[in-house]
Amino acid sequence: MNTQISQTEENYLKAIFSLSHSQNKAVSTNSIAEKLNTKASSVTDMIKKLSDKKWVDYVKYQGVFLTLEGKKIAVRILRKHRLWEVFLVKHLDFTWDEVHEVAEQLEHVKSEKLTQQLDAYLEYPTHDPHGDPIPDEDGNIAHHKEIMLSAVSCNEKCTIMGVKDSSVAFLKYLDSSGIQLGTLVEVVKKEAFDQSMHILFEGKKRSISQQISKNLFVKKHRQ
Amino acid sequence: MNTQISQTEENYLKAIFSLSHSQNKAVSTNSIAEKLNTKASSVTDMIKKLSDKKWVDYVKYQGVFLTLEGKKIAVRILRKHRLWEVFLVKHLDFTWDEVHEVAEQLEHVKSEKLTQQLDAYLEYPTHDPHGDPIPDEDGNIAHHKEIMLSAVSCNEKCTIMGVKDSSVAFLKYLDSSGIQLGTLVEVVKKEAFDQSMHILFEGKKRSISQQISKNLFVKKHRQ
DNA sequence: ATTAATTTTTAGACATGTCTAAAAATTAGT
DNA sequence: ACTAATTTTTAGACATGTCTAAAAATTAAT
Repeated sequence: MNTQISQTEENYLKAIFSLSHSQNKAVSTNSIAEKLNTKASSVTDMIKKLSDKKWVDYVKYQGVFLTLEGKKIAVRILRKHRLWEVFLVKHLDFTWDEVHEVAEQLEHVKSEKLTQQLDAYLEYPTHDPHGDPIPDEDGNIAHHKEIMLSAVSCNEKCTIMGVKDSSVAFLKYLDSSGIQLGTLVEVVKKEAFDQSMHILFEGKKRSISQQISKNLFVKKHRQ
Repeated sequence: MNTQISQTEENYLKAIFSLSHSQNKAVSTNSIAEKLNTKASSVTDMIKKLSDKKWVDYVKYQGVFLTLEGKKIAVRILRKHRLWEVFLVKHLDFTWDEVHEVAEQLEHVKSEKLTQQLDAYLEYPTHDPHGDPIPDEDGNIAHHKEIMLSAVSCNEKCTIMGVKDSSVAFLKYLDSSGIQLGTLVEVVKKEAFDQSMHILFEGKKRSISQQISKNLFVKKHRQ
């Protein structure tokens, strides 16, 4: 058996991690297929390989769980991905909607020293450009303590801490609206009809749909 | 036909480029196989694919030449490789014998913007940590005008400009000897018997074998 | 100019990762 | 509890890149 992990295997572990991270249920074949833009049959094949390598626990028709070792690998990749994103924005003038695609490639570069030195060079950042936490060297992840903007009540103030949806489209929308991480937002009014929200930030007033407010992590200010 | 170039294809083009760059003859199947640590039969197979894609001119039993397009691709990879090497040494504290392996991976990351921004970030370096020239954006390469240390006469002075052999072993030998790029060297004596050389640098005297002197590019000082 | 040695190619196989189509198992609906 | 719908797996195929062993072509040697 080949002892070296392939990029494909890494991508599967990463996908399974991200799908299992939210809930604590077995990850379904179909959901992995959807995430990776592939077919369920391909996923079944790969899952068997990952299971042979002891990176996932697999019961036919029941889906998979990552093993401890599998989780370790996934987190290591996530760490690299997010560190590279920071590098691209901080030093190479990339915008937050451009970094993902390139980081998807850089995350597969194998070198312990590279990751460590990059981390040090960036001065041990804790969050990537989208506000997502960067796992530390031991794989610990600070989990989002933030809530969604949609859950903030009228007249409350909060700070934008991250995005849940980090698609290019959403990020560009935010750019065009002038909303970034760290922006201080006050909720002025909520429409009962469609849950849209009137907010105030940097002196500007704006109405945002629920689709927007449900995808923004915020930290409420104590009153 | 798949339009995207694979890492393997890139490695073949790079190998052919490096083998053809010195002389202007067709590159043999065997030499490519040796360079890439693979078998001649595999090379034949791949050459056919590269030929279909118009990246090499191939005549059975006669070896290959890169086409203009093939050369362009090879030089682009070389450029990325050397830029990453500079980055690793300059910012991530890598030594010149550590960079190659990691750069071999980084060179395959596809992003025009990444390369351009990296180049700018490094302030448009002209040479990598081994003294090899970095192709510019249009693929122009400043070719070595330097000669080998072995060709320097007695009592002449010169400056170390690059290494021909950039194996880890050789680079570590140089480190332990205190020889680096930019080191000023005076040839004190040459042994007719084995072509070994007594040199003087930084006040120290040292004897080096022809295997060493033949692998060091130098620039002679005008007398 | 033949034979011998070397190089290169072909043929057939295999490993990885993917797919489609069909079968099997699970889940949902009444 | 039994269909029906959905999900998952299997079977067989294909593309990429590799290999070994044998055949074909080239080069070297006398």
